Amino acid sequence: MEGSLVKEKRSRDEDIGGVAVKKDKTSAAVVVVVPKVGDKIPDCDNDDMKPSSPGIKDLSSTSNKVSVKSDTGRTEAECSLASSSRRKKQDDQLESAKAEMGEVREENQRLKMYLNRIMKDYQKLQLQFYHTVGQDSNKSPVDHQEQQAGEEEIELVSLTLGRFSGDSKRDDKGKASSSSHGKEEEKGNAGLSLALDYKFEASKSEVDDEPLQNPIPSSKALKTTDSGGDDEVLQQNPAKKARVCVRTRCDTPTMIDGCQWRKYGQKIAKGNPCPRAYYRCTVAQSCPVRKQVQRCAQDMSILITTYEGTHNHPLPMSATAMASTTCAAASMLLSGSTSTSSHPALHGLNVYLSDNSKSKFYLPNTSLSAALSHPTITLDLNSTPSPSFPFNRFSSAYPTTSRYNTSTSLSFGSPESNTGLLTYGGSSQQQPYTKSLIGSLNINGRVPQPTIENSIYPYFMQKNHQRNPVQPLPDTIAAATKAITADPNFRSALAEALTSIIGAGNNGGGDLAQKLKWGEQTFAVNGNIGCGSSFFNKSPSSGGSQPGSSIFLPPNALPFSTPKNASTSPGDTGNHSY
DNA sequence: CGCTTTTGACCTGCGC
DNA sequence: GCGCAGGTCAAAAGCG
Repeated sequence: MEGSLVKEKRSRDEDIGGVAVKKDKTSAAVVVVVPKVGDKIPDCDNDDMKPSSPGIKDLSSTSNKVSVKSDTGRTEAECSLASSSRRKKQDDQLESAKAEMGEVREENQRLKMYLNRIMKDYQKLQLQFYHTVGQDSNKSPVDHQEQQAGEEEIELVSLTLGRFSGDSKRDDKGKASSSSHGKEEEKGNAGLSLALDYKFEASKSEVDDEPLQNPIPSSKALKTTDSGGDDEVLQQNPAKKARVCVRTRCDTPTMIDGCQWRKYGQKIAKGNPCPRAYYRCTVAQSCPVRKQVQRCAQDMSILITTYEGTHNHPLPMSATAMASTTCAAASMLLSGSTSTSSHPALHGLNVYLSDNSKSKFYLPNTSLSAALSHPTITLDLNSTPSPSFPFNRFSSAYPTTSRYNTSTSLSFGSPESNTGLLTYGGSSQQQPYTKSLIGSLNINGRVPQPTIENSIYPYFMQKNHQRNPVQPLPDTIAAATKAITADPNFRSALAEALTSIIGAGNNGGGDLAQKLKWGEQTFAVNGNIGCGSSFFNKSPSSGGSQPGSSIFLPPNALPFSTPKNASTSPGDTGNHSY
């Protein structure tokens, strides 16, 4: 969390010296500042009046340009007068730029203070949550153990997405019979989600924890909450209604998002020969998150995954990147914000908003338009948008009509093809994640160009779907080494991963990971709140409580692990999360 | 044996 | 009210 704001700060600092236009996208405050430059220079030429705020370096070039223009066809006296006036203008511009820098610094300070406040509040909430869960879980030794682990987490890392408080091994009968226990669990889950959502939208924490008071949102449950007005329902139940649609080019049956899913239904949707599969998150029994997976009718290589709901349990590290991004996207959608800066997990991503008609146009013949009954935000992870997806233009017109029919698109792909393409062991599965998805340094709001470093992290995140467990290729190793050495963020993630595997239940491993993380201040370059949290979402002692293998980092999430097929079996935790 | 997947049936919302 | 489509349920089958 800290990293995102710090990253924002850094990008703004760099904006001062160069691309000032980007500040308009990242900071509304800067946009307000810009007109002041013009106010201080009322006599300046039109070029000077442009609302862009030139940096100090740019002043010389600007002034030179002005000087050349003004000297043509004038007397020497006029030229001298003009030149003196130009100098004054330069001075004014210099001063205004300095003033602007000062304001940006002030804003950065404000952001820092805000961040600190959020951190304090978050820790306070977390402590309260653990306190509550600690009281509830005294009955269960397992829960008590986990609570202790949670307390250790507080001391060690101070940040977590929450803690899995439920007994995953509890069968349905036990769940049904022990309703009181289930209530307690929900209570804990509410706290969990409150903490998670708080990071994204502090002002909406009260709102976002509301849906988690309820168990799995069956259609009946949804109906009971739909009685109110649209906005009311949205505010009271955003996690249930908001949907995040992820388009990605993927050869596997489902997108790799690091979470556990169980298929509970399949349907042939109208207008699309490809069946739509319905999945439910199985990391926690009470997790309300569901997803729909369907191939695009127009391009079978495009996988359309629609997430709905909010996880009420800690996520595998490999899942938090997608989860935080989609959660932030949903949060942005529900909050009606058009600025990615308000959602650090999306900071630096190109945000494309569309009105309702476009959203319908975007999803023709995919039958996913039914999702329009929910506010839907589309994350386009494809590098090459399909012709039917005309959202690679920025539109500031956030749909202000019925939020239920809103559709927002985030394009994570760069204009170049094969962004994040990952080839490994003869498999050409395209990895849709750009590095920005996991919170890379993304200066000036630009999505970084696809590089080895950009694509190597998803490489570790993805579930291997090769049929044969192959050894890493030499160049792959070299790429991985390069990525490890070049990117402290990834280094931290790797340390975390190794810790989860090797040091399960070993505090020493956690310390190692923590040293790697905190020592390098990886948050400083991490723009993704959720992802940043994911790095700290370790619970070595509680990992064993998760169903399946190593929930916090599945062995097959690493290239040197034994791969499984691409099904959504619980053993491979490499599936969707939200 | 336990878990997941499959698949037909059922429920519900929505448009006409 | 009816039909359609989306979404979910649950029993049966499959798998390790």
